[in-house]
Amino acid sequence: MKAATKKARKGAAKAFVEAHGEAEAPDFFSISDLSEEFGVTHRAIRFYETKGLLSPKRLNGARIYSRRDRARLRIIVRAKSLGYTLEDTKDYLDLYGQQGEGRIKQLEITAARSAEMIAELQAKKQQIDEQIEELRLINEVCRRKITKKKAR
Amino acid sequence: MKAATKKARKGAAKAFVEAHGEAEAPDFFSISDLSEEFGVTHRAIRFYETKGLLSPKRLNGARIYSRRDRARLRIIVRAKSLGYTLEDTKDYLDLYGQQGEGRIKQLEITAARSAEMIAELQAKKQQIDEQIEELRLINEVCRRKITKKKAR
DNA sequence: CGATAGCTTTACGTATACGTCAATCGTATT
DNA sequence: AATACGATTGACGTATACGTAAAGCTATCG
Repeated sequence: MKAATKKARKGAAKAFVEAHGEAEAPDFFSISDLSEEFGVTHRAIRFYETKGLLSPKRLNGARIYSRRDRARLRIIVRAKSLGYTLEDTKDYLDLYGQQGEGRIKQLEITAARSAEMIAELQAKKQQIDEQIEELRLINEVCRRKITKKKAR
Repeated sequence: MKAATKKARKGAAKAFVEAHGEAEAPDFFSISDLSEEFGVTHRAIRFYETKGLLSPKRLNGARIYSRRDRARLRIIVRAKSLGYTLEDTKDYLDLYGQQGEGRIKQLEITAARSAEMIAELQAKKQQIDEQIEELRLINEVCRRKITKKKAR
């Protein structure tokens, strides 16, 4: 159904993408594909590019996104929903991009940074649990009062 | 030590606060108290007030924060770190403020809203876990490469 | 070959969340 | 009384993260 509705699509990126396998996990994506998949606007995706978070290939000017680009966008969207700025996320992506290279010094830095971020995220989970606890209380109080009022 | 360093403090709010028990859990707080405790600026706290998230009492113009105000600020700060806007947080605080009152209709709405928010927060925890998983991978790859290089 | 669809850049506008003066006022110490 | 400290209210400025036209290129359809 997805391929059928795409029949009428045009543009350089589209043509290129559709010529490279349509099956299950495409190798390339247009900006509209990613826009739909992650629920972000074209404008936002381009904005992330100007901020250095993405750098897709081009074809006649049109942007072609690889799987790696797509993975990066997934991370961006996720990080944003967790309250991180694009600047934060850029740092993360930098470390995510070169997780294997460099000499010992660089590897140690990356290991340390990732450990820090894990700790930070776990603290965030803690915060969420606290918030959930408060909400559970509110919920229970309401439900109790409702049953009491209904039993009247 | 805290009380000692506070010796030189002045201002209406301060005087009022210090006259009302300094022991462990004060009943009232100055803007500086809350600013220090939660790591937010005076400016931010006043801004939250203009947005209707806080509404402290006054004494000669100076703001006096109750425990309830303090609890609300705690929630604001926490929600912010989790990526919620002040608008989102205001909605939450509204529901948090009146968790007991209203007739059945209102209680049911509050119960439903709190359940929704719990689900949303759990989804957020899920996102965090995914992010943590990626970071663990990066971390392990780095550490393995480090030990390999050092064994060389 | 003209229309249409989809993509592009450029530029200015907007919403959120404060920061940064500047002026002022009350309280407290010298 | 003078000075200093802490707080207050505007008013304007700034950073982040996009939104919104406007105008143009390019490929495909009819």
